[in-house]
Amino acid sequence: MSTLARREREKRQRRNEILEAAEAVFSEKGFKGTTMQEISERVELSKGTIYLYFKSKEELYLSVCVKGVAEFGEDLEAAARKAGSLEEIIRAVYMAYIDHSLEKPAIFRVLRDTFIEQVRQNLSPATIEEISGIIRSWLELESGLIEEGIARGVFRRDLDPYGFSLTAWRMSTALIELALLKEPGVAERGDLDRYFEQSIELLIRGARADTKPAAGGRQGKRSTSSRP
Amino acid sequence: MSTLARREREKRQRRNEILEAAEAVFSEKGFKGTTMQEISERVELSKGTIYLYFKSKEELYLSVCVKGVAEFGEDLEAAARKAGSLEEIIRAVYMAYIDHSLEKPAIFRVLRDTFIEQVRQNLSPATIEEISGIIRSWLELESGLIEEGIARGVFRRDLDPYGFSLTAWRMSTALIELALLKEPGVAERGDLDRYFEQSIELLIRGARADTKPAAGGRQGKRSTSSRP
Amino acid sequence: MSTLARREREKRQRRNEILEAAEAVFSEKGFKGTTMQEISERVELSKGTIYLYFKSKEELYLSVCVKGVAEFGEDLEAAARKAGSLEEIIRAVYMAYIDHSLEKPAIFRVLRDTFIEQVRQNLSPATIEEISGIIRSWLELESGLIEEGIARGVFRRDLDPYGFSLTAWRMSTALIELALLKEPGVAERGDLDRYFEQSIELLIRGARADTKPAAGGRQGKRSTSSRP
Amino acid sequence: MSTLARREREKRQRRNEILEAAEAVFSEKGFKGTTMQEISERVELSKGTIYLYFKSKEELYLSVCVKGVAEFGEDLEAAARKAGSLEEIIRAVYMAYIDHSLEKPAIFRVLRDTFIEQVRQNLSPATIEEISGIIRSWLELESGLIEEGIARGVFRRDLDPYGFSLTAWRMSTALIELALLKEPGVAERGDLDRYFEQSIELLIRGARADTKPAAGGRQGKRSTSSRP
DNA sequence: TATGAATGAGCGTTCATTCAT
DNA sequence: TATGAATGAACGCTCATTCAT
Repeated sequence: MSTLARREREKRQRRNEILEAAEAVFSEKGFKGTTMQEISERVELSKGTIYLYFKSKEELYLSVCVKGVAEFGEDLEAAARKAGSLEEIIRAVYMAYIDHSLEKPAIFRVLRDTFIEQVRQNLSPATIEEISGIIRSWLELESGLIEEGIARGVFRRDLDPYGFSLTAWRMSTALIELALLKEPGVAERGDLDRYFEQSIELLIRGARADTKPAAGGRQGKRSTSSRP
Repeated sequence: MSTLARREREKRQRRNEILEAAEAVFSEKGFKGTTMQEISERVELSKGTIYLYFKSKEELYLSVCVKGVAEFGEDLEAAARKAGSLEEIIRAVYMAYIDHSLEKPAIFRVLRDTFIEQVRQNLSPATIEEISGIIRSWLELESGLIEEGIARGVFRRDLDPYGFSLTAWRMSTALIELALLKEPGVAERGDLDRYFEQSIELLIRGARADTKPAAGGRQGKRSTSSRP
Repeated sequence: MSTLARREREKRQRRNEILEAAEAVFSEKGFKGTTMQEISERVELSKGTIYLYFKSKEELYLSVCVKGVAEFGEDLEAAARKAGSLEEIIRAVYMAYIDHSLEKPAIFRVLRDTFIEQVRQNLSPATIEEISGIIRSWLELESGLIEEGIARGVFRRDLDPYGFSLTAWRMSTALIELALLKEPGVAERGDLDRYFEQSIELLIRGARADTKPAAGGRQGKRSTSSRP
Repeated sequence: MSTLARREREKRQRRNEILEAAEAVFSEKGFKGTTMQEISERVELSKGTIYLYFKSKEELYLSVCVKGVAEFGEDLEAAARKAGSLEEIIRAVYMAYIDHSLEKPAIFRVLRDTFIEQVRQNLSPATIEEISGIIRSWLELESGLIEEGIARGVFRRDLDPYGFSLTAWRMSTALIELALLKEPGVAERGDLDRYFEQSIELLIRGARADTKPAAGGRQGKRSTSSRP
């Protein structure tokens, strides 16, 4: 019995070791650029052994994502449970996303890749849907905060809550991307810290109930579905 | 004489046809995911023929970059020269970026790739610097508009103009990325159109002089330079 | 334990099988003319498998060289240790060279290639020097025999011992080359056997102390260093 | 009419220019290593044009050989017609072969390649037979001199005249090969000059009627036809 | 006659995956 | 369970040859 338990434990541990090695390599080289050989060398296991735990390169990639998303989730939920005003909570969640990403760039990169078409082509729809579902649930979590803000009259009535969350997520993602470059090229490393703060400030201020509409708005002239 | 001229013209045309096919495939599959075979099938030429015009896959990729970036720049500058209020111009530039990207996703992706560490490995430092320089000049162009807005009292005095431009650029980039996915997964295609509009609206409103600071701001606790 | 040993043995064996197949094909077709495909078909392994044992076509070729040269040397030294008169020993070494070459044409060709400018381009200077060194030591070995012959008054005093060895080596090399042609074209196969015997007979007789100088000798009019 | 003549002349000239370029490249790179591209660049004609004059790479190679053989032939025949004793004539022919080879190494190399199995495989039997035929006729020419020597009692009765010529040809070929190396490795450049002289001296002395048989001769134990 | 664009078979090499041990 | 040898399809690229102009 305890033997079985130990076996089980060891098995899970092995699995985890593989996941960590894979995370590192996928993050560095991308999906296509990563070879099972390199992962296997990093965990010091044979290629064949990896296939005992994951039935394909893709499944391994998916598992890395799922693991990463789970780690992220705890941080974000903790931030959302913090005491404070609504705006403080929103900001805290946003900052938690940035902090976690900067601390674990490998996970950030792997998750980000999942939203790049080129990488997606190597993934099955099921994989994509699984990851998308988790991200969606985060966005809905934050969406709920915005809705509460609208209900309390803090935010504009015409604000799209889900759209706000999505925008905040994408904005931070793209800024983090820049911060993770060895040679940002378009911004100083130090400036980026301020930009993180300023960017969420912009969004929150812009969502406030007391702002006036921007001039010269377009009315849906363009459509994303017009793409070939 | 005219024969030579026509030959020259046809040669250039062929080269262009190859570039267009390559642009399409690189955009869909990325550098690693693209095969010379697929490009050749798309132009309906043999693989060998492509090598008459470009001496390697890498050179072909770089040529796609160079061609696209120039086109892009023209669109943005045209938008910046439009008549209208400052806010209208800022919005116009922003929308030009989005429109061009949705129409020429290949070029968009090439530009975006320049800011993804993994993909940089396929690019020469010279190319990276060239593209970074162009992006930087775009950001400075828009920065100038913001500064003018601050001077006129339209925007907050504590707003960082370059940071604003950078944020707007990164935000739109990440949203476009989402819009270019075959299966966005986290948003409906139609909703994204509204999000584009809402996102720039948020930034512009947030930049206004008459907004109050958001509550609970952090003071530089975090630092991007703490990364390994 | 014995499992490991057997594995190791089998691995070495595989490696050897590949080397033998490669030796055969390189010998027949030369470096450029040989394809990994053909080698793989000969060992009845896939192309990929070969790359598990040798990391490139070049490394495979060099491994063939190193293996063969050692075997060759043993034969020659054995011949030099045989009992008999000086002339008999010289003849034995000469014949050992021919016999070994005809039996292992691949190795012969590898050695010969080392002295063909065009083929040298595929070899590293280190490899060339290594093989040259081995040949040189063979020539010095035989040179010693000649010197002894001169000392004993069997051979002419004005004979250059190293030159004699070199001449014998080159002469046999070029005759073997002819014998290895599928279609000699300039000689019958059976005749070549006699020519081998006659050629060494000519050299030995020509070296004897009791011959008179040939008439009409030239005095260094020509110079090999006049080449561009 | 004179127009036709000029055309004919120009055509022949073009053909010759191509042959010269091909000779140079074949000599440097060997048959397989030579590309039609490189030849065409050397003559400053298009690849297509070469195919107007020669219907394949092989035919071009053959033509280079035939041209080379013809050039050689004149020198050799001139040497054979010289006044002097039989031995002097034999030596003169031998030296003419060496001198010509050192002066025109390109031709020497191309001809030599034709007697290397690896190169032969790329040639049709007809090509090989054509070249072999010419070489054979040279050997028969010299053979005649030897027979005359035997008849006059200068050379041994048991000497095989054709074998002697063949041996002399192969011996000189292999020594020239060494002299043409950038880094002979096994002999000093200056020494080779003496070796040329000594080598033919050895053969001629060895052929003399007044020498005694070498001790320890083998009796056809080995056979070149035992090869696979 | 001369061109050079175009071809396509074939090259050396890589790598996700399988399977006997 | 763990291995690592083996596979074979696919990759980027080359080059002798053809053919419309």
